Amino acid sequence: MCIMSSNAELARLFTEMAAVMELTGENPFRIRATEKVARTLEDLTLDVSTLVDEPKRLVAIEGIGEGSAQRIVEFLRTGRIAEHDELLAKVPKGLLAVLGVPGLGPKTVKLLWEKGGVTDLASLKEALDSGTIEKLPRMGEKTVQNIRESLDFMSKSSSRMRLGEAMPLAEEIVAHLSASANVERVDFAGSLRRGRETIGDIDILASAKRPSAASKAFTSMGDVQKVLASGETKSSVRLKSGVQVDLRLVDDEAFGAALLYFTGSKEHNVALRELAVRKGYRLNEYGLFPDDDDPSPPQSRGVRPVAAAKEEDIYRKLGLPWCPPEMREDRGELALKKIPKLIELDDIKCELHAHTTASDGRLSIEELAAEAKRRGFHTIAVTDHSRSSVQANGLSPERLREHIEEIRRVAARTKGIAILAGSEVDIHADGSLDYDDDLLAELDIVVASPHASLRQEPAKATDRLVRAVKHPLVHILGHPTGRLINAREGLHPDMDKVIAAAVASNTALEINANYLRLDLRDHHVRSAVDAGALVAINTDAHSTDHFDFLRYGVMTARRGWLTGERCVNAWSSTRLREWLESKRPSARSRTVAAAGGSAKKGRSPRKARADR
DNA sequence: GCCGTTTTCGGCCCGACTGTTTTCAGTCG
Repeated sequence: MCIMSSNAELARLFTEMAAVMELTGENPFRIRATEKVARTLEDLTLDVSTLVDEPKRLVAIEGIGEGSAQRIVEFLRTGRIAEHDELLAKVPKGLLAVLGVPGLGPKTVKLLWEKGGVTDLASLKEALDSGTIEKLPRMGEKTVQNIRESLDFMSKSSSRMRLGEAMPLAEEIVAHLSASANVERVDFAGSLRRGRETIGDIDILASAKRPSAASKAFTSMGDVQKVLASGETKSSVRLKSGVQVDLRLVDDEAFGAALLYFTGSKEHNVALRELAVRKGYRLNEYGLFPDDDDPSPPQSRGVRPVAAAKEEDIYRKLGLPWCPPEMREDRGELALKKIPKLIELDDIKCELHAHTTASDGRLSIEELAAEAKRRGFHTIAVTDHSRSSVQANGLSPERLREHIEEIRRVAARTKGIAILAGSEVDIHADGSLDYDDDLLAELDIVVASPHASLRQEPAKATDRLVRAVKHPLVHILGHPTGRLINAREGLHPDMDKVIAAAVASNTALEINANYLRLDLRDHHVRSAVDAGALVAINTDAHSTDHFDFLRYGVMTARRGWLTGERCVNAWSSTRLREWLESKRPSARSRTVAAAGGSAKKGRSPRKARADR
């Protein structure tokens, strides 16, 4: 059985159909609609194969109409889509890769194919080497050279950059430009500001008294390898590391409009502009303008914008609340009358997944607690690896018992922060845990995580995770899929089933904030939030600097619309304790006795005496 | 192909930059 889910496979087929349609010159709106279906399928956490007999529910999904629903059902029943086969028969298979070369769009690829005999990347290279390409129309010296460099770049560069790699780089560039005396405002935008798990290129926005000087400061930065474009308002460079950085220079009065435009997502912007048109406006990167039926750009005719300086102003004029960047993906955010109060970095009050030198961490218990205290946390959980994680020096039951004693001793003499004795317990391939229940019951907190058998079939992975989540002594499901961004696929469970089990058993699902993981991923968080599940945001710290990863976990959480109310790390120590103890039978009976009533799972009966 | 408190038909976002052009097509975001 294939590891890939029906959703992912279908998304691939629709993406390919859209690409071929571009090459055959299909109606662009039809192409856009097909691309949207692909994107919708990618984001969907619901497994479409469960809807094979319910086409009406398919059509109810925004972006999927009658036609696509039929094709999806066709695929689910027969394993193929006839239209996909027909379309792909129209062009050489390798031509789709040529479409992926930066600078080459459908028109040029079509020309290269029909007039230049190019059918794939290899024949494109041959055409470049033999010089036949220069005989084609609109193929001047520069264009040919650019294609050559793009191919060269493609062969050397890897995939998109990870969030945690791009962020420090962007902050460095922002600092560099801020230091330039004539720059008024500068900020990063794009997918970085939206907190996507990977970043294609870094977008920087600036206003300056002398734009040309600012542009010069940008293109002459130390590690610029090639200036890709350099205009009045827009410049692009490629750094030696291979990252592309775009700078957009704008008037300070229009900074908000530009920030909105440059932050995206493209889909959010398109939806916003469509809304603007319906309300009698025109929206571009210079502002929101009254629509006067003149097709030329309003700002070039001296038309005054009704809003431009701040993003908030533009949203307000359109009748919308300001939308946090992480939500701007055209996934329903524009239909909201009120934006939920998303979790913020400052809301996080504890770390519930961290390692010490007992397993593979670099800090002692004291050092770990000191760092957590320095960060203003009320609680730190010591959760070293369990015995099966041999490569991480996982603890045998005997060593864990000693470790618990040691943690208790350190906790007793440490003031100002609660130190919990915990474990990150391996979830075996069958869903059983790496320690016996009597040992697990001695721990204050149990994080159960998959570490091995990460290529098992989706159905088995689902059963495995559901079993772990339902285990009465487990508090948190750690990095649920085990994926590593750009490196390892990880498990493909039916996440809706795992989430449903988590809700039923009051177990939290972790967003592992390490930028290599970010697991749960954003749309899984969204499904968890929609289902009412508890979510934890942990850094999985192995050293002090790992605590800095928290921001990436929070951004991922915000992309999934998580609020502080559903995030266990944002709770007061009292409420956290009650939840932890609700999964400790002996302790719970004490709690019940003390409270003189029933301590209902997951609820905080004494929310009033919150933070202390 | 999708969608609808203006519409079930007729719309569907907007501008900058490049390169090859004599006024614009193609690509990108």
